[in-house]
Amino acid sequence: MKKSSTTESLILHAAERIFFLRGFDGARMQEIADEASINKALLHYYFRSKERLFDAVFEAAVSRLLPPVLSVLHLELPLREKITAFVEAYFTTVLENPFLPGFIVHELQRNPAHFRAVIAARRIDVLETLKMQLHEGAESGIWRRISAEQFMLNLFSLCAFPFVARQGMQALSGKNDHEYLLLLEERRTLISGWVLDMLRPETVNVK
Amino acid sequence: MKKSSTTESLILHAAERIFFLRGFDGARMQEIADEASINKALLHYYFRSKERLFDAVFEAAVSRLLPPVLSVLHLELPLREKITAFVEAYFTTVLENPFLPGFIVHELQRNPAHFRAVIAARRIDVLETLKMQLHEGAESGIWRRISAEQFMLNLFSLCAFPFVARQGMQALSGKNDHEYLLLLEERRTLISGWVLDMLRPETVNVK
DNA sequence: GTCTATAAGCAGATAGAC
DNA sequence: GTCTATCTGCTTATAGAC
Repeated sequence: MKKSSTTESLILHAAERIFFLRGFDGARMQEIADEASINKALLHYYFRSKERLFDAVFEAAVSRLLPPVLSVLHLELPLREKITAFVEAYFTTVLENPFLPGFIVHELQRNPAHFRAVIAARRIDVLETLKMQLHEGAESGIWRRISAEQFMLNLFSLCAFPFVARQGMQALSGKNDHEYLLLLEERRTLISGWVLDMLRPETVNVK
Repeated sequence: MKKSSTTESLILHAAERIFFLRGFDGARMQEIADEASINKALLHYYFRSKERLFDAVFEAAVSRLLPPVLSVLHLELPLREKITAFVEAYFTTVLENPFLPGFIVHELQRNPAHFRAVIAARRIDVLETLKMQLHEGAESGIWRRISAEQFMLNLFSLCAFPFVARQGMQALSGKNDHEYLLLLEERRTLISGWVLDMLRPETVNVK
């Protein structure tokens, strides 16, 4: 019992590292077994098939990212603080699992239905609260009018893309791993300001 | 001669569709052959191996995206127009090849050296010109001080992420393909404004 | 150049001993 | 529960006819 539970999570963690790195198609059961220091047969004993093992990893991955990050969007918070909270939650989670965004993004492409199913099962509705809040802010003239969808895209893009396309951005900027991490830490403190800049009314337009 | 050239490009286009959709590991030579309405043997006759065929596709993909998009960053243009030109170039190119960004991003992860090699071969330096321009703008007080790296990340993120994570964003927003395309067209007109907002000096801070 | 047929190797999955 | 050994099918790649 105890033994089985630890082996199961041992496998899960090994599978996670491999799947995160290589995706479903690129991963080999043998490599996962090696990573867990066991043999292939045990993988099948615990998870029956590669697909089921992957599903378990994907489910765990989504569970690790979405709840902490999306839940803040529903909090009773002024927009300004909500944005900061979101960015903080995102960077905290993702800096601990740098391959998570790329992994999810790739699976999004490989099997769109998979993610949809997970979202549907969790009854996630990110936009509902945001829509109201943005609408109110626009009515009272505090914030510029913007659709919740575009706002969400902006927020997600600024946070996620630097992780998703990390290798490309490092290649273009010539930064090594350490320097790029510093860049990311800097972003963490800057993004919420930028997002608010985009929301500022255009009244005092330059020129 | 003529025959071989058309077959070669027939294969290349078929391979592109399949590789774009499934990535290197997920693609099957058989499926590419079917897509081109030929047989597997011909693929090897023309490209010798799956890997070489993929390289050809990747090279072509990078060639289609980077030059038109990055070249505008070197033009002798005021920052304001440069940003608009970049966004226009990006959306024009990518709306014609919607899977291009996801394909490149995935390959970035699968084989980082591959992209580095392509960049190095082309002697691409995006930041050089930008650095100067941003520095000047900051000195003269027109624009806020920001590193060229963060600026590039912002611009790229806002443009690329909506394509890269399209399936996820559609799932979260509940938009269908058509509605999402409209959203993208709207972004095309909005992004440069947002990027400029992020550059506005903070002097007239709200509250 | 293009095809059919086949080789060679590998990956996922199972059988069965311990 | 964990292992070794093995099966089965698929995938890339080649041989060779036309």
